[in-house]
Amino acid sequence: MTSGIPQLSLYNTLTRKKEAFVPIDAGNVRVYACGPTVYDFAHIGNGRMAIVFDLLFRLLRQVYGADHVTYVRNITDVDDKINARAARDFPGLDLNEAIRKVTEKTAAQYQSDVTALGCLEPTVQPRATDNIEGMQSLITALISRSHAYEANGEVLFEVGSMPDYGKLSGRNPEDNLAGARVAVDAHKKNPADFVLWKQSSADEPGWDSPWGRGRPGWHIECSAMSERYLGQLFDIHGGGLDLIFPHHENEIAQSRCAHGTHAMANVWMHNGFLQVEGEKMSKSVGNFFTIAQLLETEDFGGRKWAGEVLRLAMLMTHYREPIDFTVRRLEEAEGKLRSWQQAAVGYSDADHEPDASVMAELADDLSFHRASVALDVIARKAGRDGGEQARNCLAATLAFLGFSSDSLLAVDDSADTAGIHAAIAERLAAFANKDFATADRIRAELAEQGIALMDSKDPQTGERRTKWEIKR
RNA sequence: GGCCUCGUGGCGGAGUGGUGACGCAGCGGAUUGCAAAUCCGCGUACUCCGGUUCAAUUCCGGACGAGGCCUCCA
Repeated sequence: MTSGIPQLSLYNTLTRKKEAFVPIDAGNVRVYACGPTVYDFAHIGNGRMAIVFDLLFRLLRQVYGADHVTYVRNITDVDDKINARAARDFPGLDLNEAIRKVTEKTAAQYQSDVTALGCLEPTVQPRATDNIEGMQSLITALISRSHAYEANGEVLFEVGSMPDYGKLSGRNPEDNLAGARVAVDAHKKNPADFVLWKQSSADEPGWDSPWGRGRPGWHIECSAMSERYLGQLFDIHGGGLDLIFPHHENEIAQSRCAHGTHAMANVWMHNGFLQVEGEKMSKSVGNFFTIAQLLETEDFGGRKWAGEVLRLAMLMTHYREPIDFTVRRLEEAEGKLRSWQQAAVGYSDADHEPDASVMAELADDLSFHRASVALDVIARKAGRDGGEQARNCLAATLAFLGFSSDSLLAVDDSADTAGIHAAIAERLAAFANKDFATADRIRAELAEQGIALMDSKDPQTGERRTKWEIKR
Protein backbone atom coordinates (compact mmCIF):
# COMPACT_ATOMS: atom_id res chain seq x y z
CA MET A 1 0.00 0.00 0.00
CA THR A 2 1.26 3.45 -0.84
CA SER A 3 2.21 5.32 2.29
CA GLY A 4 0.59 8.48 3.46
CA ILE A 5 -2.77 7.72 1.92
CA PRO A 6 -5.64 8.40 4.25
CA GLN A 7 -8.42 5.97 4.95
CA LEU A 8 -11.01 5.83 2.21
CA SER A 9 -14.60 6.44 3.11
CA LEU A 10 -17.44 5.80 0.71
CA TYR A 11 -21.16 6.39 0.86
CA ASN A 12 -22.97 3.07 0.87
CA THR A 13 -26.48 3.01 -0.55
CA LEU A 14 -27.14 -0.14 1.44
CA THR A 15 -26.76 1.68 4.78
CA ARG A 16 -27.35 5.25 3.53
CA LYS A 17 -24.23 6.28 5.37
CA LYS A 18 -20.65 7.13 4.62
CA GLU A 19 -18.48 4.29 5.87
CA ALA A 20 -14.79 3.57 6.20
CA PHE A 21 -13.82 1.34 3.30
CA VAL A 22 -12.15 -1.92 4.27
CA PRO A 23 -11.38 -4.23 1.38
CA ILE A 24 -12.04 -7.93 1.68
CA ASP A 25 -8.56 -8.54 0.29
CA ALA A 26 -6.23 -5.57 0.00
CA GLY A 27 -4.25 -7.63 -2.48
CA ASN A 28 -7.22 -7.67 -4.86
CA VAL A 29 -9.85 -4.98 -4.41
CA ARG A 30 -12.84 -5.91 -6.55
CA VAL A 31 -15.25 -3.51 -8.20
CA TYR A 32 -18.16 -4.11 -10.53
CA ALA A 33 -20.03 -1.40 -12.41
CA CYS A 34 -23.03 -1.94 -14.64
CA GLY A 35 -22.01 -0.81 -18.07
CA PRO A 36 -24.10 0.08 -21.07
CA THR A 37 -26.62 -1.89 -23.01
CA VAL A 38 -25.24 -1.48 -26.46
CA TYR A 39 -28.31 -0.81 -28.53
CA ASP A 40 -27.40 2.78 -29.34
CA PHE A 41 -24.68 5.38 -28.91
CA ALA A 42 -23.95 6.25 -25.29
CA HIS A 43 -25.40 9.54 -24.07
CA ILE A 44 -23.71 11.93 -21.70
CA GLY A 45 -25.49 10.38 -18.73
CA ASN A 46 -23.77 7.11 -19.52
CA GLY A 47 -20.60 9.15 -19.67
CA ARG A 48 -21.05 10.34 -16.12
CA MET A 49 -21.26 6.78 -14.84
CA ALA A 50 -18.10 5.81 -16.72
CA ILE A 51 -16.24 8.84 -15.37
CA VAL A 52 -17.34 8.43 -11.76
CA PHE A 53 -16.28 4.81 -11.57
CA ASP A 54 -13.11 5.54 -13.48
CA LEU A 55 -12.22 8.04 -10.78
CA LEU A 56 -12.91 5.39 -8.15
CA PHE A 57 -10.76 2.91 -10.08
CA ARG A 58 -7.89 5.38 -10.27
CA LEU A 59 -8.14 6.17 -6.58
CA LEU A 60 -8.16 2.50 -5.59
CA ARG A 61 -5.18 1.82 -7.85
CA GLN A 62 -3.30 4.65 -6.21
CA VAL A 63 -4.11 3.43 -2.72
CA TYR A 64 -3.78 -0.32 -3.13
CA GLY A 65 -1.48 -0.48 -6.15
CA ALA A 66 -2.32 -0.74 -9.82
CA ASP A 67 -2.02 -4.52 -9.80
CA HIS A 68 -4.26 -4.95 -6.80
CA VAL A 69 -7.56 -3.71 -8.16
CA THR A 70 -9.94 -5.59 -10.44
CA TYR A 71 -12.52 -3.39 -12.10
CA VAL A 72 -15.20 -5.12 -14.14
CA ARG A 73 -17.50 -3.11 -16.36
CA ASN A 74 -19.83 -5.29 -18.36
CA ILE A 75 -21.31 -4.85 -21.79
CA THR A 76 -24.89 -6.00 -22.13
CA ASP A 77 -25.27 -7.31 -25.63
CA VAL A 78 -28.39 -9.40 -25.25
CA ASP A 79 -31.50 -7.37 -24.80
CA ASP A 80 -34.83 -6.93 -26.48
CA LYS A 81 -34.02 -3.36 -27.39
CA ILE A 82 -31.01 -4.62 -29.28
CA ASN A 83 -33.19 -7.12 -31.10
CA ALA A 84 -35.61 -4.38 -32.05
CA ARG A 85 -32.80 -2.14 -33.22
CA ALA A 86 -31.25 -4.93 -35.26
CA ALA A 87 -34.52 -5.70 -36.97
CA ARG A 88 -35.03 -2.02 -37.73
CA ASP A 89 -31.54 -1.18 -38.97
CA PHE A 90 -30.71 -4.37 -40.85
CA PRO A 91 -34.05 -5.69 -42.11
CA GLY A 92 -32.53 -7.85 -44.82
CA LEU A 93 -30.07 -9.67 -42.62
CA ASP A 94 -30.35 -12.78 -40.55
CA LEU A 95 -31.26 -11.60 -37.05
CA ASN A 96 -28.20 -12.97 -35.31
CA GLU A 97 -26.00 -11.35 -37.92
CA ALA A 98 -27.88 -8.09 -37.56
CA ILE A 99 -27.57 -8.19 -33.78
CA ARG A 100 -23.86 -8.75 -34.04
CA LYS A 101 -23.57 -5.72 -36.29
CA VAL A 102 -25.51 -3.54 -33.89
CA THR A 103 -23.60 -4.59 -30.78
CA GLU A 104 -20.18 -4.46 -32.40
CA LYS A 105 -20.75 -1.01 -33.77
CA THR A 106 -22.13 0.47 -30.59
CA ALA A 107 -19.63 -1.30 -28.31
CA ALA A 108 -16.73 0.04 -30.38
CA GLN A 109 -18.21 3.52 -30.29
CA TYR A 110 -18.59 3.23 -26.51
CA GLN A 111 -14.92 2.35 -26.16
CA SER A 112 -13.81 5.31 -28.14
CA ASP A 113 -16.26 7.63 -26.35
CA VAL A 114 -15.15 6.78 -22.84
CA THR A 115 -11.51 6.78 -23.85
CA ALA A 116 -12.02 10.35 -25.03
CA LEU A 117 -13.50 11.10 -21.62
CA GLY A 118 -10.22 10.07 -20.04
CA CYS A 119 -11.37 6.73 -18.66
CA LEU A 120 -8.90 3.93 -18.18
CA GLU A 121 -9.81 0.60 -19.61
CA PRO A 122 -11.39 -1.62 -16.95
CA THR A 123 -9.55 -4.77 -16.00
CA VAL A 124 -12.25 -6.89 -17.62
CA GLN A 125 -15.13 -5.98 -19.91
CA PRO A 126 -17.19 -9.11 -20.18
CA ARG A 127 -20.07 -9.51 -22.58
CA ALA A 128 -23.34 -11.05 -21.58
CA THR A 129 -23.37 -13.34 -24.59
CA ASP A 130 -20.09 -14.90 -23.46
CA ASN A 131 -21.55 -15.75 -20.07
CA ILE A 132 -24.77 -17.59 -20.82
CA GLU A 133 -23.49 -20.74 -19.15
CA GLY A 134 -22.82 -18.94 -15.90
CA MET A 135 -26.33 -17.53 -15.97
CA GLN A 136 -27.77 -20.95 -16.52
CA SER A 137 -25.92 -22.43 -13.55
CA LEU A 138 -27.16 -19.62 -11.35
CA ILE A 139 -30.71 -20.27 -12.48
CA THR A 140 -30.29 -23.99 -11.82
CA ALA A 141 -29.05 -23.24 -8.33
CA LEU A 142 -31.95 -20.88 -7.69
CA ILE A 143 -34.46 -23.51 -8.77
CA SER A 144 -32.87 -26.21 -6.64
CA ARG A 145 -32.88 -23.91 -3.63
CA SER A 146 -36.55 -23.11 -4.22
CA HIS A 147 -35.99 -19.46 -5.00
CA ALA A 148 -37.16 -19.82 -8.57
CA TYR A 149 -39.86 -21.67 -10.45
CA GLU A 150 -40.89 -22.44 -13.99
CA ALA A 151 -44.18 -21.15 -15.25
CA ASN A 152 -45.60 -20.54 -18.65
CA GLY A 153 -42.27 -21.27 -20.35
CA GLU A 154 -40.39 -18.79 -18.18
CA VAL A 155 -38.22 -19.20 -15.15
CA LEU A 156 -39.12 -16.65 -12.49
CA PHE A 157 -37.44 -15.55 -9.31
CA GLU A 158 -39.79 -15.83 -6.36
CA VAL A 159 -39.49 -12.59 -4.47
CA GLY A 160 -41.38 -13.95 -1.49
CA SER A 161 -38.67 -16.54 -0.90
CA MET A 162 -36.18 -13.91 0.20
CA PRO A 163 -36.89 -12.07 3.46
CA ASP A 164 -34.28 -9.37 2.71
CA TYR A 165 -35.75 -8.50 -0.67
CA GLY A 166 -36.04 -4.72 -0.93
CA LYS A 167 -33.33 -3.88 1.57
CA LEU A 168 -31.15 -1.94 -0.86
CA SER A 169 -33.92 0.23 -2.25
CA GLY A 170 -35.78 0.59 1.03
CA ARG A 171 -38.99 -0.72 -0.33
CA ASN A 172 -41.01 -3.86 -0.01
CA PRO A 173 -43.17 -5.63 -2.54
CA GLU A 174 -46.31 -4.15 -0.97
CA ASP A 175 -45.03 -0.63 -1.65
CA ASN A 176 -44.46 -1.52 -5.23
CA LEU A 177 -47.96 -2.82 -5.61
CA ALA A 178 -49.33 0.49 -4.41
CA GLY A 179 -48.14 2.01 -7.64
CA ALA A 180 -50.35 -0.46 -9.46
CA ARG A 181 -48.01 -0.42 -12.38
CA VAL A 182 -46.39 -3.77 -11.85
CA ALA A 183 -47.51 -6.08 -14.59
CA VAL A 184 -49.91 -8.62 -13.24
CA ASP A 185 -49.41 -11.89 -14.99
CA ALA A 186 -51.50 -14.88 -14.15
CA HIS A 187 -48.53 -17.20 -14.17
CA LYS A 188 -46.58 -15.25 -11.52
CA LYS A 189 -46.93 -16.29 -7.91
CA ASN A 190 -46.33 -12.68 -6.93
CA PRO A 191 -46.61 -9.75 -9.32
CA ALA A 192 -43.12 -8.62 -8.26
CA ASP A 193 -41.51 -11.89 -9.35
CA PHE A 194 -39.10 -11.25 -12.19
CA VAL A 195 -37.85 -13.21 -15.15
CA LEU A 196 -34.60 -15.18 -15.05
CA TRP A 197 -35.05 -16.99 -18.34
CA LYS A 198 -37.56 -16.61 -21.10
CA GLN A 199 -38.29 -18.53 -24.22
CA SER A 200 -37.25 -17.29 -27.61
CA SER A 201 -39.22 -17.72 -30.76
CA ALA A 202 -37.44 -19.07 -33.82
CA ASP A 203 -36.53 -15.60 -35.04
CA GLU A 204 -35.24 -14.35 -31.69
CA PRO A 205 -31.73 -14.97 -30.39
CA GLY A 206 -31.67 -17.92 -28.08
CA TRP A 207 -29.57 -20.53 -26.34
CA ASP A 208 -30.43 -24.09 -25.49
CA SER A 209 -31.17 -24.67 -21.84
CA PRO A 210 -32.91 -27.10 -19.46
CA TRP A 211 -35.92 -24.81 -19.81
CA GLY A 212 -35.97 -24.77 -23.58
CA ARG A 213 -34.34 -22.51 -26.13
CA GLY A 214 -34.43 -19.06 -24.70
CA ARG A 215 -32.56 -16.03 -23.46
CA PRO A 216 -31.69 -14.62 -20.07
CA GLY A 217 -33.72 -12.11 -18.11
CA TRP A 218 -32.51 -8.59 -17.58
CA HIS A 219 -30.79 -8.95 -14.25
CA ILE A 220 -29.15 -12.37 -14.22
CA GLU A 221 -26.30 -11.26 -16.51
CA CYS A 222 -24.63 -9.09 -13.92
CA SER A 223 -24.95 -11.76 -11.25
CA ALA A 224 -23.18 -14.23 -13.51
CA MET A 225 -20.43 -11.91 -14.70
CA SER A 226 -19.61 -10.50 -11.28
CA GLU A 227 -19.38 -14.01 -9.85
CA ARG A 228 -17.10 -15.17 -12.62
CA TYR A 229 -14.59 -12.35 -12.29
CA LEU A 230 -14.99 -11.16 -8.72
CA GLY A 231 -16.38 -14.08 -6.77
CA GLN A 232 -19.52 -14.57 -4.74
CA LEU A 233 -18.75 -11.64 -2.44
CA PHE A 234 -16.83 -8.60 -3.58
CA ASP A 235 -16.11 -5.06 -2.44
CA ILE A 236 -17.95 -2.46 -4.46
CA HIS A 237 -20.84 -2.59 -6.87
CA GLY A 238 -21.85 0.55 -8.71
CA GLY A 239 -24.06 2.08 -11.32
CA GLY A 240 -26.53 4.87 -11.93
CA LEU A 241 -29.10 5.87 -9.36
CA ASP A 242 -31.91 4.41 -11.42
CA LEU A 243 -30.42 0.94 -11.19
CA ILE A 244 -31.03 0.67 -7.46
CA PHE A 245 -34.47 -0.65 -8.20
CA PRO A 246 -35.11 -3.04 -9.66
CA HIS A 247 -31.82 -3.99 -11.26
CA HIS A 248 -29.48 -4.04 -8.28
CA GLU A 249 -32.14 -5.25 -5.91
CA ASN A 250 -32.70 -8.20 -8.20
CA GLU A 251 -29.01 -8.87 -8.66
CA ILE A 252 -28.64 -9.09 -4.91
CA ALA A 253 -31.59 -11.44 -4.67
CA GLN A 254 -30.24 -13.73 -7.38
CA SER A 255 -26.65 -13.85 -6.21
CA ARG A 256 -27.32 -14.19 -2.52
CA CYS A 257 -30.04 -16.80 -2.93
CA ALA A 258 -28.03 -18.82 -5.44
CA HIS A 259 -24.92 -18.80 -3.28
CA GLY A 260 -26.49 -18.72 0.14
CA THR A 261 -24.43 -15.67 1.09
CA HIS A 262 -25.25 -12.77 3.39
CA ALA A 263 -24.23 -10.15 0.86
CA MET A 264 -23.28 -9.78 -2.78
CA ALA A 265 -21.10 -6.70 -2.44
CA ASN A 266 -20.18 -4.81 0.70
CA VAL A 267 -20.53 -1.32 -0.71
CA TRP A 268 -23.11 -0.12 -3.21
CA MET A 269 -22.37 3.17 -4.94
CA HIS A 270 -24.71 5.10 -7.20
CA ASN A 271 -24.04 8.17 -9.23
CA GLY A 272 -26.62 10.93 -9.61
CA PHE A 273 -28.43 11.84 -12.78
CA LEU A 274 -28.01 14.82 -14.96
CA GLN A 275 -30.35 17.22 -16.57
CA VAL A 276 -29.58 19.19 -19.69
CA GLU A 277 -30.26 22.92 -19.60
CA GLY A 278 -32.66 22.48 -16.70
CA GLU A 279 -34.73 19.65 -18.06
CA LYS A 280 -34.60 15.91 -17.95
CA MET A 281 -32.70 14.66 -20.95
CA SER A 282 -35.09 13.19 -23.44
CA LYS A 283 -35.39 12.89 -27.14
CA SER A 284 -38.81 14.50 -27.21
CA VAL A 285 -37.59 17.66 -25.43
CA GLY A 286 -34.71 17.83 -27.91
CA ASN A 287 -32.00 17.97 -25.25
CA PHE A 288 -30.73 14.45 -25.71
CA PHE A 289 -27.05 14.31 -26.54
CA THR A 290 -24.67 11.45 -27.11
CA ILE A 291 -21.06 11.64 -26.06
CA ALA A 292 -20.00 11.41 -29.68
CA GLN A 293 -22.24 14.35 -30.53
CA LEU A 294 -20.54 16.61 -28.00
CA LEU A 295 -17.11 15.47 -29.07
CA GLU A 296 -17.57 15.62 -32.79
CA THR A 297 -20.44 17.87 -33.74
CA GLU A 298 -21.46 21.44 -33.03
CA ASP A 299 -24.91 20.45 -31.77
CA PHE A 300 -24.38 21.60 -28.19
CA GLY A 301 -23.62 25.28 -27.81
CA GLY A 302 -22.61 25.61 -31.46
CA ARG A 303 -19.17 24.06 -31.04
CA LYS A 304 -17.26 20.89 -30.30
CA TRP A 305 -16.07 20.03 -26.80
CA ALA A 306 -12.91 18.26 -25.74
CA GLY A 307 -13.40 14.99 -23.90
CA GLU A 308 -11.38 16.27 -20.96
CA VAL A 309 -13.64 19.30 -20.69
CA LEU A 310 -16.67 17.02 -20.51
CA ARG A 311 -14.86 14.98 -17.88
CA LEU A 312 -14.13 17.99 -15.72
CA ALA A 313 -17.64 19.35 -16.18
CA MET A 314 -18.96 16.08 -14.76
CA LEU A 315 -16.51 15.94 -11.88
CA MET A 316 -17.08 19.55 -10.84
CA THR A 317 -20.12 18.30 -8.98
CA HIS A 318 -20.06 15.52 -6.40
CA TYR A 319 -20.99 12.22 -8.00
CA ARG A 320 -24.13 11.71 -5.93
CA GLU A 321 -25.58 15.15 -6.66
CA PRO A 322 -27.64 15.96 -9.69
CA ILE A 323 -25.94 17.94 -12.44
CA ASP A 324 -27.51 20.49 -14.69
CA PHE A 325 -25.46 20.07 -17.83
CA THR A 326 -25.18 23.44 -19.56
CA VAL A 327 -23.02 25.24 -22.06
CA ARG A 328 -21.96 27.64 -19.35
CA ARG A 329 -20.80 24.74 -17.18
CA LEU A 330 -18.68 23.41 -20.02
CA GLU A 331 -17.18 26.84 -20.60
CA GLU A 332 -16.30 27.08 -16.93
CA ALA A 333 -14.75 23.61 -16.97
CA GLU A 334 -12.73 24.53 -20.01
CA GLY A 335 -11.43 27.71 -18.41
CA LYS A 336 -10.48 25.86 -15.25
CA LEU A 337 -8.69 23.07 -17.06
CA ARG A 338 -6.85 25.57 -19.22
CA SER A 339 -5.62 27.46 -16.18
CA TRP A 340 -4.28 24.25 -14.66
CA GLN A 341 -2.63 23.25 -17.90
CA GLN A 342 -1.01 26.63 -18.29
CA ALA A 343 0.69 26.10 -14.96
CA ALA A 344 1.63 22.48 -15.68
CA VAL A 345 2.51 22.45 -19.36
CA GLY A 346 5.96 21.16 -20.11
CA TYR A 347 6.46 19.64 -16.69
CA SER A 348 6.82 15.96 -16.10
CA ASP A 349 4.56 13.76 -14.05
CA ALA A 350 7.18 11.04 -13.86
CA ASP A 351 8.56 10.32 -10.42
CA HIS A 352 6.01 12.54 -8.75
CA GLU A 353 3.10 11.51 -6.57
CA PRO A 354 -0.27 13.20 -6.87
CA ASP A 355 -0.78 16.02 -4.42
CA ALA A 356 -1.60 14.78 -0.92
CA SER A 357 -4.44 17.19 -0.27
CA VAL A 358 -6.08 16.19 -3.55
CA MET A 359 -5.79 12.56 -2.52
CA ALA A 360 -7.25 13.29 0.88
CA GLU A 361 -10.33 14.93 -0.62
CA LEU A 362 -10.88 12.10 -3.08
CA ALA A 363 -10.49 9.59 -0.29
CA ASP A 364 -13.48 11.23 1.35
CA ASP A 365 -16.23 9.76 -0.83
CA LEU A 366 -14.68 10.98 -4.08
CA SER A 367 -15.01 14.67 -3.22
CA PHE A 368 -13.49 15.84 -6.43
CA HIS A 369 -14.79 19.35 -6.12
CA ARG A 370 -12.83 20.00 -2.96
CA ALA A 371 -9.86 18.35 -4.62
CA SER A 372 -10.12 20.86 -7.43
CA VAL A 373 -9.64 23.66 -4.91
CA ALA A 374 -6.31 22.10 -4.02
CA LEU A 375 -5.43 22.09 -7.71
CA ASP A 376 -6.26 25.78 -7.92
CA VAL A 377 -3.94 26.40 -5.00
CA ILE A 378 -1.07 24.48 -6.60
CA ALA A 379 -1.60 26.18 -9.94
CA ARG A 380 -1.56 29.60 -8.31
CA LYS A 381 1.53 28.78 -6.31
CA ALA A 382 3.25 27.68 -9.48
CA GLY A 383 2.20 30.91 -11.17
CA ARG A 384 3.36 33.06 -8.27
CA ASP A 385 6.84 31.77 -7.62
CA GLY A 386 7.41 29.68 -10.72
CA GLY A 387 8.12 26.71 -8.50
CA GLU A 388 9.22 23.68 -10.43
CA GLN A 389 8.11 21.46 -7.59
CA ALA A 390 4.59 22.83 -7.72
CA ARG A 391 4.44 22.44 -11.48
CA ASN A 392 5.63 18.85 -11.42
CA CYS A 393 3.20 18.03 -8.66
CA LEU A 394 0.37 19.65 -10.62
CA ALA A 395 1.28 17.71 -13.76
CA ALA A 396 1.39 14.46 -11.80
CA THR A 397 -1.93 15.17 -10.14
CA LEU A 398 -3.60 16.04 -13.42
CA ALA A 399 -2.30 12.82 -14.97
CA PHE A 400 -3.59 10.85 -12.02
CA LEU A 401 -7.03 12.39 -12.42
CA GLY A 402 -7.13 11.62 -16.12
CA PHE A 403 -6.22 15.02 -17.50
CA SER A 404 -3.30 15.87 -19.72
CA SER A 405 -1.05 18.84 -19.10
CA ASP A 406 -1.40 20.44 -22.47
CA SER A 407 -4.35 19.18 -24.49
CA LEU A 408 -6.15 22.53 -24.53
CA LEU A 409 -2.93 24.39 -25.22
CA ALA A 410 -1.68 22.04 -27.89
CA VAL A 411 -0.91 23.53 -31.22
CA ASP A 412 -3.69 23.28 -33.73
CA ASP A 413 -2.60 21.48 -36.89
CA SER A 414 -3.86 24.36 -38.97
CA ALA A 415 -1.68 26.87 -37.13
CA ASP A 416 1.54 27.84 -38.85
CA THR A 417 3.88 27.47 -35.88
CA ALA A 418 6.99 28.65 -37.71
CA GLY A 419 5.16 31.67 -39.03
CA ILE A 420 3.93 32.55 -35.56
CA HIS A 421 7.38 32.31 -34.07
CA ALA A 422 8.80 34.43 -36.85
CA ALA A 423 6.14 37.06 -36.27
CA ILE A 424 6.86 37.07 -32.54
CA ALA A 425 10.58 37.48 -33.20
CA GLU A 426 9.82 40.34 -35.55
CA ARG A 427 7.65 41.96 -32.92
CA LEU A 428 10.36 41.63 -30.27
CA ALA A 429 12.80 43.22 -32.70
CA ALA A 430 10.40 46.11 -33.14
CA PHE A 431 10.39 46.59 -29.38
CA ALA A 432 14.14 46.87 -29.42
CA ASN A 433 13.66 49.91 -31.66
CA LYS A 434 10.71 51.23 -29.62
CA ASP A 435 8.64 50.76 -32.74
CA PHE A 436 5.35 50.15 -30.96
CA ALA A 437 3.26 50.76 -34.05
CA THR A 438 4.85 47.81 -35.82
CA ALA A 439 4.66 45.68 -32.71
CA ASP A 440 0.95 46.38 -32.33
CA ARG A 441 0.32 45.73 -35.99
CA ILE A 442 1.92 42.30 -35.72
CA ARG A 443 -0.07 41.53 -32.61
CA ALA A 444 -3.29 42.56 -34.33
CA GLU A 445 -2.51 40.44 -37.36
CA LEU A 446 -1.94 37.39 -35.22
CA ALA A 447 -5.12 38.13 -33.31
CA GLU A 448 -7.02 37.96 -36.57
CA GLN A 449 -5.70 34.43 -37.01
CA GLY A 450 -6.93 33.62 -33.54
CA ILE A 451 -3.49 33.80 -31.96
CA ALA A 452 -3.34 35.64 -28.65
CA LEU A 453 -0.03 36.98 -27.35
CA MET A 454 0.92 37.41 -23.72
CA ASP A 455 3.97 39.31 -22.65
CA SER A 456 5.82 38.81 -19.43
CA LYS A 457 9.16 39.80 -18.00
CA ASP A 458 11.87 37.36 -17.20
CA PRO A 459 12.14 37.61 -13.41
CA GLN A 460 15.91 37.52 -13.55
CA THR A 461 16.87 39.69 -16.49
CA GLY A 462 13.77 41.80 -16.98
CA GLU A 463 13.82 40.77 -20.61
CA ARG A 464 10.50 40.65 -22.44
CA ARG A 465 9.14 37.18 -23.09
CA THR A 466 6.16 36.41 -25.29
CA LYS A 467 3.90 33.40 -25.01
CA TRP A 468 1.09 32.63 -27.41
CA GLU A 469 -1.98 30.47 -27.55
CA ILE A 470 -4.86 29.76 -29.82
CA LYS A 471 -8.00 31.59 -28.84
CA ARG A 472 -11.32 30.42 -30.05
C1' G B 1 -50.32 6.77 -3.47
C1' G B 2 -45.35 4.54 -1.59
C1' C B 3 -39.98 5.05 -1.24
C1' C B 4 -35.38 8.05 -1.79
C1' U B 5 -32.47 12.48 -2.57
C1' C B 6 -32.00 17.74 -2.48
C1' G B 7 -33.03 23.34 -1.74
C1' U B 8 -26.40 28.22 -0.15
C1' G B 9 -24.64 34.88 -3.25
C1' G B 10 -25.14 36.83 -10.79
C1' C B 11 -23.41 31.52 -11.93
C1' G B 12 -20.87 26.80 -10.36
C1' G B 13 -20.07 24.71 -5.78
C1' A B 14 -17.93 23.39 -0.47
C1' G B 15 -18.77 23.69 4.61
C1' U B 16 -19.98 24.73 9.70
C1' G B 17 -24.01 25.23 16.45
C1' G B 18 -20.85 31.24 17.25
C1' U B 19 -14.70 34.78 12.92
C1' G B 20 -19.32 34.70 5.30
C1' A B 21 -14.33 27.95 1.59
C1' C B 22 -13.00 28.12 -3.41
C1' G B 23 -13.64 29.07 -8.72
C1' C B 24 -16.02 32.01 -12.76
C1' A B 25 -18.22 36.63 -13.72
C1' G B 26 -18.09 41.84 -11.40
C1' C B 27 -15.40 45.95 -8.91
C1' G B 28 -10.67 48.38 -7.13
C1' G B 29 -5.34 48.26 -7.30
C1' A B 30 -0.16 46.63 -8.82
C1' U B 31 2.38 45.66 -13.20
C1' U B 32 2.37 47.20 -18.53
C1' G B 33 4.36 51.98 -24.04
C1' C B 34 -1.05 50.05 -24.63
C1' A B 35 -3.39 45.33 -24.24
C1' A B 36 -3.59 40.37 -22.68
C1' A B 37 -1.73 37.32 -19.08
C1' U B 38 -0.17 37.49 -14.03
C1' C B 39 -0.32 39.18 -8.90
C1' C B 40 -2.89 41.73 -4.56
C1' G B 41 -7.55 43.23 -2.48
C1' C B 42 -13.21 43.80 -2.28
C1' G B 43 -18.54 42.80 -2.45
C1' U B 44 -23.34 40.03 -2.28
C1' A B 45 -26.05 34.05 0.33
C1' C B 46 -27.66 30.15 3.28
C1' U B 47 -36.46 28.66 0.30
C1' C B 48 -40.24 29.80 4.10
C1' C B 49 -42.58 29.06 9.08
C1' G B 50 -42.20 27.14 13.91
C1' G B 51 -39.11 24.59 17.85
C1' U B 52 -34.49 23.47 20.76
C1' U B 53 -30.31 26.78 22.21
C1' C B 54 -26.87 32.07 25.21
C1' A B 55 -26.35 31.43 19.75
C1' A B 56 -28.89 28.00 13.67
C1' U B 57 -27.56 28.51 7.22
C1' U B 58 -25.90 24.27 10.26
C1' C B 59 -30.05 20.18 14.95
C1' C B 60 -35.69 18.86 15.19
C1' G B 61 -40.77 19.44 13.09
C1' G B 62 -43.81 21.39 9.28
C1' A B 63 -44.76 23.97 4.63
C1' C B 64 -43.37 25.07 -0.21
C1' G B 65 -40.20 23.91 -4.33
C1' A B 66 -36.90 20.65 -7.42
C1' G B 67 -35.24 15.82 -8.94
C1' G B 68 -35.20 10.37 -8.99
C1' C B 69 -37.41 5.37 -8.46
C1' C B 70 -41.96 2.32 -8.17
C1' U B 71 -41.49 -2.08 -16.27
C1' C B 72 -35.88 -3.85 -19.28
C1' C B 73 -33.50 4.38 -18.66
C1' A B 74 -26.54 5.98 -16.26
